[in-house]
Amino acid sequence: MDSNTSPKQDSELSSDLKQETHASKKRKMVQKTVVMVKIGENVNKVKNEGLPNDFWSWRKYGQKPIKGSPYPRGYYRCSTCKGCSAKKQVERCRTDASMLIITYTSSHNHPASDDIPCSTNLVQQTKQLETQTTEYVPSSPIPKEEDQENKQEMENHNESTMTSDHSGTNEEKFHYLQSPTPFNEEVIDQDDIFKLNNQEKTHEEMDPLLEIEPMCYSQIKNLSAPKLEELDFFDELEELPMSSSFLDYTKISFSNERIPIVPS
DNA sequence: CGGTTTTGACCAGCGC
DNA sequence: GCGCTGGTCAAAACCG
Repeated sequence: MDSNTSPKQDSELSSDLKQETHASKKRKMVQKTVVMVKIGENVNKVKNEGLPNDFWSWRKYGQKPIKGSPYPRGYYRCSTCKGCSAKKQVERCRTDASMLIITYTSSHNHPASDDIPCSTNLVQQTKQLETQTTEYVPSSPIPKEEDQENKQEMENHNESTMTSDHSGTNEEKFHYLQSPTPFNEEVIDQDDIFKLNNQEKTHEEMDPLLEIEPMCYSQIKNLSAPKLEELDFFDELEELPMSSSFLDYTKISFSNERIPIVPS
């Protein structure tokens, strides 16, 4: 939105947005991290990760029906820290309603903690990271995406099975979308997530990541007991069950740096 | 009362 | 150049 001309757009968000604006002229230069999340049946039942927010609190600022998809896409902005430009889009996979496609854009300019104030340094670091990782993302709807997703899903299913010692739980399965345009988006491999977790949890046992969550996050989760409404919430589309592994990833990636994907 | 969600409208990029 | 579509805004409603 370089639309500084727009009368409504120079309100509160202007300073924040303007920074991002010239870089993100809508569908242009945006740093995107696409994550596919499988909503398992157990997820709905256990609902262990059902919070709409991960480390950060997200505020929904829009929802749009997406052409070709029966499900709307929700637009969320990080509300943990004022001025944070982190956003995410949540939509259901058009071919598999049990899959959620979360697209993270921009980076948080603050640590993944609510009580840590925003740091200018972090902002700068983040900006640098954005500069490093910002890539051109053609927005053209690529029809093959569905196939790719399905393929990816199946592959990941297999991988999940094969690496079941890591992710054997059916609570949730994470599928990281192989972008149809591989150069333009962060593609996170499921295994990499586990690697990240392993790195993060050096002093933790290699628990089945999805069974035992990092303490900080599990605490957060425990604070909010599972609610049936949230099941409906998922049914309506919106939020996704965040896995600790993914959260670790996001925490790492947003707070420190993007971890390059190392093909295993 | 403050924060979040909902929802219609607006704006700009993109494809034809 | 035009229309379509996606992304964002902002007011009102809702919720804790």
